[in-house]
Amino acid sequence: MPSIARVALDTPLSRLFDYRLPDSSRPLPAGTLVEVPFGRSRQVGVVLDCVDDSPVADDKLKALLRVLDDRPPVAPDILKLARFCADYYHHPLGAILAAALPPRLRAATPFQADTPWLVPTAAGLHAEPSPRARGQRALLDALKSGPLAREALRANQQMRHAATVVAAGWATWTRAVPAQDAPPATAGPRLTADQVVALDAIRPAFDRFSVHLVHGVTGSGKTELYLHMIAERLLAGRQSLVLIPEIALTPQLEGHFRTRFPGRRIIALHSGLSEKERAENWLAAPDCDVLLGTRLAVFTPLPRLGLIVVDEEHDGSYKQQDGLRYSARDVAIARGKQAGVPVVLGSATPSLESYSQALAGRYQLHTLAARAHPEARLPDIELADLRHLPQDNGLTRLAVHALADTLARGEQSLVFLNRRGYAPALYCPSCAWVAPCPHCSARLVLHRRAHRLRCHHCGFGMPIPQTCPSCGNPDLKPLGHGTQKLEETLGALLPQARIRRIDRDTMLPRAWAALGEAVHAREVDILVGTQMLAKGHDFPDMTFALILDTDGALYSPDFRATERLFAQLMQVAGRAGRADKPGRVLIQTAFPDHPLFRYLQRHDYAGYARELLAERRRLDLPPFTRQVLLRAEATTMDAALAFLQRAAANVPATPGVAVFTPTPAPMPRIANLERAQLLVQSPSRQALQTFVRDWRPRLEAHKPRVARWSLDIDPLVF
DNA sequence: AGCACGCCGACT
DNA sequence: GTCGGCGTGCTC
Repeated sequence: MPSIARVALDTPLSRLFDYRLPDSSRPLPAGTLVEVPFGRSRQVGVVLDCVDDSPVADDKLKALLRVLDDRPPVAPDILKLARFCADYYHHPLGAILAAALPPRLRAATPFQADTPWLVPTAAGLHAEPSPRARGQRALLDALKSGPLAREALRANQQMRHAATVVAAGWATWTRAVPAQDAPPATAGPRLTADQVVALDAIRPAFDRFSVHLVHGVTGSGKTELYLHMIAERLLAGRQSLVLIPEIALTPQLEGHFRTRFPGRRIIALHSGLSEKERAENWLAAPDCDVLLGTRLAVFTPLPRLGLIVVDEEHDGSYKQQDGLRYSARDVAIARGKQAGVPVVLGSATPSLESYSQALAGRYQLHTLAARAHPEARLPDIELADLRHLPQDNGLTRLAVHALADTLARGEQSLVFLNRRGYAPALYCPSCAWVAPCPHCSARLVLHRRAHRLRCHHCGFGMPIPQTCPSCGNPDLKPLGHGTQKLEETLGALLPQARIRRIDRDTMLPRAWAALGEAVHAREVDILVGTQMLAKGHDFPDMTFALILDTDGALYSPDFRATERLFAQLMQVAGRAGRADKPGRVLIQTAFPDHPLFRYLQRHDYAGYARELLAERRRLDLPPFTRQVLLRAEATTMDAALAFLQRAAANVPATPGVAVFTPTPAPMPRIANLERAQLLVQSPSRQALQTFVRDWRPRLEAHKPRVARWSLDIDPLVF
């Protein structure tokens, strides 16, 4: 009889810990949550296995404290997915499970889910309780015609019978009433020809793994296509997992799903929920019909999973940037493979990595070219040549006139400027000093309302200096334009306009809904903002979009910056215009001849994506680069760099893998540590995988004289 | 990652 | 004499 449990714990150590089972205990099924002593504290961990003996010395073994049987074991599909992630991202399994589980379920305190409904189990429908147990019989008969509410049972004094029936396995308490013969999905609009073609192409793949990239221009009805697929999967009794980038988009989409699938169980999961709601929704997920959520929802147990949709697949929010660095889009694909179900990626501006996979034939490409409302024409895109037009505070007269015209017509405008703050720099006209960030190479950004200088790179902040620290000049000037200053300028030029600014400084996560309502209620004339404007919100009366200051990204050495800019411009342009009236887009640029604009004016995202990929091929570069970043922190920069140099020297020569020179890395000055980093790149997933596998144990054996070191594996990598 | 143990500088 | 800085090592 196995007496040892192997437990995954949330530590940075990539190994399991063994604990003695209580003498009376039977082996615990994999996935069971247990509380164990760890060091001098306690932790909740996940049992992966029960074995007869342990390599750990007997006197070091501790006994596990408690089996948390108030919550179900982690489901096999999630354990399997977590194992994949541990391997793929080179991250400890325990840490992944910790990230995957709702925090409330990892707390040792007893968890009581709200389970107001009693429903019969399959066994309960045919159960024959003893004829003398009249109360139980009556209860079971009642259950056969529908679920019963806890409140009603309590009022009828049937709780005792309920407990007996549950103990016998004939009924269970649940959070949501299961749909009993849910009515069919309500009819949506007629599918367009493109949608029918895509649906017919994806349908034959419903019962096996495949990846589909749906490239559909804004308004082409990607959501409608998802809804049809989900409806078909529902008829086959299968669940759908729908991932979206942002919490702000959940409520509106959830409402959409509920009206479309009346009586079906639709569950939302995102970090905006309370801990209790998150835990309850996670526990209820195995019985749901559709799970709708942000990136963390990719780890929800769904035993009847039949379809995965990743909407706006290009969106950066799918990547977790700290701790376990994963891309929910990539994990979703892995999950689809494990479950043997199709994964549908949708976007008006697919990421280059997905697009190149589609061109290579690994993903199936489906294009929705026509808008669902054919009368909704795509907007005209004009360029304002900054080389020949005078400007006032960064605005050409063309731009100001267009804004004024739109305002006079009572329509709304959108102004896109990808720079937060008041001005991107503070400078001294007499000695040319520019406020630098003391901790990294970036410049400090002037935030006038907060009366501070801030580093957008590392988060450093300081009060605005009164005089130039270099020459004492009291007349420091803002340099360039940020969204704050733009808001001020527009306010002065168009005093009657109601202007709202949205960027990371003004938008708390919950403010989105209110803003959407204000825009819909026409309480806003001009919306000024950063790339947040490029995310999937509908602004139905927005007929003019002004785009400022794109030039930094046009010739950026980072080709991904250009790619991102193009996607943002497409997204912004796609939002301009009404069903009855084409929109207008004006872009101010000093480089009107840049090829990006030709493709943009033709609304040809695919053409530009092909062009970028072809350019990479010409330069003998892979379509995208995978990378591993090794970071080391030490009290002196020399120590951190020395560690990385040793690491680089220890690297086994792997063909196709480039190891760069270690460089100092910016970081906020916490705990008096300096950080250095080493970049390792390769186009080949296989090569990097092998490389990290060989490399890691060598680093671990190294006993480095650094405070911390970590491997950051870009989610693109594996 | 936490958290303790342990060894050298400025303090009631 | 000790309080406390962070270097080192450990967690079944």
